[in-house]
Amino acid sequence: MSLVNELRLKKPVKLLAHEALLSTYFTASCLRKKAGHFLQPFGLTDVQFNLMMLLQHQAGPKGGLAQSQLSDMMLVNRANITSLIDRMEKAGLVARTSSPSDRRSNIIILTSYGKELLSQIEPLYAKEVKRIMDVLLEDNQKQLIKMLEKIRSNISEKTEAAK
Amino acid sequence: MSLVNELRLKKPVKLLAHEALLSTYFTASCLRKKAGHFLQPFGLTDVQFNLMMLLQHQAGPKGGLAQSQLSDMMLVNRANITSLIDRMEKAGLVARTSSPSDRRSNIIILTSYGKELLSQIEPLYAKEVKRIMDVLLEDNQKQLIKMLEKIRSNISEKTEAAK
DNA sequence: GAGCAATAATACACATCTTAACAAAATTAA
DNA sequence: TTAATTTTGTTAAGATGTGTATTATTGCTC
Repeated sequence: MSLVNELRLKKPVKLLAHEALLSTYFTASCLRKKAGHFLQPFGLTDVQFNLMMLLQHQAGPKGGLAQSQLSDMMLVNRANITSLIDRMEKAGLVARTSSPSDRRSNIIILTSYGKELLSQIEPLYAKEVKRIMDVLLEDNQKQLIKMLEKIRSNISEKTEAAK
Repeated sequence: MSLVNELRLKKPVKLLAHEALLSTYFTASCLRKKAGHFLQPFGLTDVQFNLMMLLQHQAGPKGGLAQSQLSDMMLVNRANITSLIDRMEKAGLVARTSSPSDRRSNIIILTSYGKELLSQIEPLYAKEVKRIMDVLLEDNQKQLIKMLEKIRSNISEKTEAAK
């Protein structure tokens, strides 16, 4: 079903470039909603899950990532990370630890509960991601990634950090 | 620049399907930020602009769309439209009018100020959308649209209305 | 070393989004 | 027609996002 039908539009989108933009936008929206519903039974939001995935897979050998690193990796404002970590700390998923090298910096780590929960969810999540995206052949997935990369390269404000 | 570099990840994403998903997600995020910055000088957010575009191009001959139609077309919850219209009404961009056929329903119309503002912005916006998306050839844009459509078709919770 | 610019986190105000619960009106079913 | 169901919009609570201002610390420059 086409975008126009899915959104119940009465008239087609006039500009092809605009339709491509809207498609990207609404597909991301659908994927986020799907992720949200998938994660709801585990008491997590998609943003919280993504943050935990970063801590699990992107942290250094000593473990943990600074809030500023997390904001870079999630393309969100630093102010946002503060309240996100507040909520996740309250939920016992992560903990703030102090950095030995920089007293301004908080190093965020997964708690043992956070690790345990993530290890339960991750295989199921990976399976579902594969199910959804494997409607495209591997080559098509690579092509999609390349096309989206081209689009991003053509936008000036790519990252929060680029300010 | 690849996603991994843009997000300053230290390690590659393991699963291709996951990278494709993250690419879609973050590209949409970049596009929204770009739209936000583009619209800021006009005092509009991207969501408000999209709503105005719907009123301009999707409304029937008598003009206007019900809040429920707007929520379908924007893939957002109805509760969201209420506060969105509240703010836009306060800003003088749109107005609530009553439906002759259904006393529950509000028909939203653009004010003359809203129309005037939109007519100023729209050509500039279209030009910028074209500039960004035309990094892809027309055929590639069509292909992108098709691939994203396939992905959406593979997700169950596509729309708010599908509940 | 002193002063100044950059960085890390936080606080605040506000826009957007979700779910859930509700009231009013319309529609369907019995 | 009455009763049950659905639809439309609102409200409230909470999560996520933005920009701006502030504080504490760090790093750079003279």
